[in-house]
Amino acid sequence: MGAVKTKRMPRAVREQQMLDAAVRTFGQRGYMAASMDEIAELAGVSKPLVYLYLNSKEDLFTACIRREAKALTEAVRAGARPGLPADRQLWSGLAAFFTHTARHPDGWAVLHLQARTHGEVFAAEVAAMRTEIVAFVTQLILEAAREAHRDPDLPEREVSGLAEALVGAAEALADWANATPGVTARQSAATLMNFAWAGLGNLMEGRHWTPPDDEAGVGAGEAQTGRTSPVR
Amino acid sequence: MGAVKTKRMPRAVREQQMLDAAVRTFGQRGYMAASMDEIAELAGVSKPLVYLYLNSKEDLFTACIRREAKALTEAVRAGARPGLPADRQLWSGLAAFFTHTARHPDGWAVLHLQARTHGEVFAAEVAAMRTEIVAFVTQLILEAAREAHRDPDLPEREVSGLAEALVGAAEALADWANATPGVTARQSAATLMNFAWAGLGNLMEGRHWTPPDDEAGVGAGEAQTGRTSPVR
Amino acid sequence: MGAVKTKRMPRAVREQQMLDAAVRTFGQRGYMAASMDEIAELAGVSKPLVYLYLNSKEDLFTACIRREAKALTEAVRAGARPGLPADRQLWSGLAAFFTHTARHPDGWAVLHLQARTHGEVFAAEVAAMRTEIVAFVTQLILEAAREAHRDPDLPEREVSGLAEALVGAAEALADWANATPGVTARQSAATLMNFAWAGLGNLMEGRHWTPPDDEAGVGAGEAQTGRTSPVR
Amino acid sequence: MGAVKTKRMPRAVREQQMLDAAVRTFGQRGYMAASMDEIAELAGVSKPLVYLYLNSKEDLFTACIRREAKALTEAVRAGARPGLPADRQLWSGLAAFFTHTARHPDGWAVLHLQARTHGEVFAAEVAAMRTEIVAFVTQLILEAAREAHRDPDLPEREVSGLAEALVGAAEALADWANATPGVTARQSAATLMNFAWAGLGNLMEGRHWTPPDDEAGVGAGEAQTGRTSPVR
DNA sequence: TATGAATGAGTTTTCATTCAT
DNA sequence: CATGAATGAAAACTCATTCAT
Repeated sequence: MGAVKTKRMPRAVREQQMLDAAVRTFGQRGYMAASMDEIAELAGVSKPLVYLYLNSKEDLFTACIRREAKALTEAVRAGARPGLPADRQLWSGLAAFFTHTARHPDGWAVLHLQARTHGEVFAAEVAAMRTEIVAFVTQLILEAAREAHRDPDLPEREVSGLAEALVGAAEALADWANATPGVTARQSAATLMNFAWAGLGNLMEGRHWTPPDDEAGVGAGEAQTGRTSPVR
Repeated sequence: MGAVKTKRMPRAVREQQMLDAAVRTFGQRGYMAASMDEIAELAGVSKPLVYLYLNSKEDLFTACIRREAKALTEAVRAGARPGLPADRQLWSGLAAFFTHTARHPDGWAVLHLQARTHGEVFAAEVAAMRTEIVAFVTQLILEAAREAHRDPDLPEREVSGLAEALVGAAEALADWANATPGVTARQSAATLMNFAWAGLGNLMEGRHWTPPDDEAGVGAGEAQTGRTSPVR
Repeated sequence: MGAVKTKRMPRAVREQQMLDAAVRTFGQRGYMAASMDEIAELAGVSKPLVYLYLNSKEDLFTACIRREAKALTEAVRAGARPGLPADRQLWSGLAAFFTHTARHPDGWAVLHLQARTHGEVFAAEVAAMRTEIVAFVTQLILEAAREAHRDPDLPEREVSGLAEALVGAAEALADWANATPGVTARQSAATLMNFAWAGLGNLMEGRHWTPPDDEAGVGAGEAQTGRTSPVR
Repeated sequence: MGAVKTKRMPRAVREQQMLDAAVRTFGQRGYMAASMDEIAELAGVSKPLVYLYLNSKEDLFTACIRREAKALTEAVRAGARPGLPADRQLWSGLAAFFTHTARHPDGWAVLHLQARTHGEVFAAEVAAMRTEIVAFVTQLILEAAREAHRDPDLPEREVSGLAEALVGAAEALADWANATPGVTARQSAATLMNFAWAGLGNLMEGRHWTPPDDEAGVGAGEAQTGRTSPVR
């Protein structure tokens, strides 16, 4: 099943077939539940060949993560054409992001769900990609501020937090959209722009939402639902 | 190792110790990589006892999810005291959320990372909790609109999307805060309020961000980074 | 479940309850599949008490075998009243046998199925009972020959073989009757008498069925259905 | 231990070796007491290979039953050449049966002892074989009646009972012969023919052994050896 | 290049059995 | 007399990984 069993293909092609099979299997079954047997069969190859080309399950998974991460970042970068005003860039970058995650659900699952849940090594791999995207978005925010002729006296960390939140919201929306039939990429992008843009605008103009000083007991009072040991 | 090896405790106590050990192990190693052996040892008990009380790895995991989900929702609800204006409720709910996730990183990992990646059954369990929280936030948004004497003609789905995005952003920020030393719960909450509140305000007043009509090629152009099979 | 949970019974009674539960469980589940937990619960006692009274699973099983074997032999002996002519004794002994096995299917299963399949020790225990019954039947055959004023020049071993065959047939019929609704003990007994009596009569009168001398290849030619090693 | 450890054999061969080891182990230890570890070691293979080829303990056991059942039926059918008069057929079939069970004691134990005591599924498997053999014997009985020009007005169920008894006797004799050194297959066969043939002859001629009408108390009087609960 | 044959090491799970009260 | 609490030991099964061809 899967790819038609043709003999003697060039290595590069075979490798892609294996990665296809692996992404699909990892995405659907999860990293640990996916067996090399299943992947090999889906790729239409024998198991030793998989090992010959990809070395080990870990390496195979890493290869999947890298390929999918690259595809996703490239899709986003390709979407957000420089030259446009910052808000337009953000919009089209988001649209490209949602389009891509919708078209490659298994790849998205690998990146967003699997890679982050199975060991530091893999998590670091996606973290790199995420960092890149967050940086990109941060860039856009600052650029937008510049375009609006506002001196961005937003503190460094705050801007990072904002970008982080924006990206996090995008990720959540991507999951939500993938699980909710009938939601288009454009709708998701619009929702997010609506949600975020005005807030950003306000911030750039120095209008912050101010937390009340006195928050007697915020975070205190912990409803102790039976936990025994202190916390960790 | 782990809990001090005290003999002959009443069942209820032992069960909590086991859950503590399990949450910690599942949170750190992941569901599949966590072995019952390790959990038992960390709990200071023999494996058969774990099975006697918690039945199976699946049941144990479910029990963890339930306990942590309950603790988290209760923390949030306890934080967001009704009676306050909606924005204050949102703020304090968020603060409680970030406080809780920071204090219980393993519990948070179980809920946010592990439960969602290891089978529909577990995913459903957290989905329920998430739905509850999203509903709560949706409530708050509508209430805020009412308080602002704005006719909330926001379409149903849009509000859902907003709440979804807000919660998603909160989740991402929680991860980020846990990974970035020195970020306090209040800071995270403030960032998110800043990010979201003005946007929400605009929306409530009917000022939408309008996507450009013509987006020739949005989502097209897929950077083909070597994928072989069509897409799936 | 099972016996009503009454406290503080004399030891003898409790022991019988345990044996009842054990026979039932062993008979239905099989020796190995029966768990001490299940037996204890069915007996309405705690597991340690079972161990206190019966020592171990092996001892418990042995106790079951002994009790059931005793009950069966006594039933048969009680059925075959001495004083009657030999054929009538055989008949009524058989009837008693079929009646008992029909009334105590679990006990019969313990003796005939379980005890013989789970280790030499248990097998020896039933073998003793079986030997006793076979001896009894042998007795009856010889007596019958005497009654018929036939000099029993039947060779020792042949008589043993006959008794063995008769008992074996009875056992098979007991199983068959237990599995076939509507077959009464008297029917089974009659079938067996019909089957055996005339043959015995012939033998006693010296009329043997003579095997053909030349049996070229009897038992040879073994259809070799794939067996690898010689035979054992 | 066991088969010589030769590496890299074709699958079919290894499978037979495994079945050999399994039959031996199951026959001697019993189904439940036999461990896959022991079987694998005896077969000179690692456990995973056993699972790879035979799937599970249940499947392995079923495969054993099937192989041994096939071998036994084929041996019997090959022994009882059609064309001979019915008594000769019966004789040579029996001889073949006793020869086979004597040569393959473990196979016989698997079929006669183990398969019938460890779950309906396995029992059904041998039941099928037994049914086949009983039918074969029934055939022979009717044929014999025809040959003797006797109108076989033997009632259906009675003939079944007879065949059942005959087969049961044969089974018991096989066990007995296996346990008693020095008993040959021909002796067993002769014993059984002597036991049965004249009786069958009588029956076919309508001479039944008639049970006494009045059997006051047959089956009653149950020697109550301590049973507590009613009976079941 | 490609694979059928094979395994070491580990997993979850179960059970007879025993303390301490 | 009776039991809730606890475990050592082993069983079935799986999987990533590697030879030998």
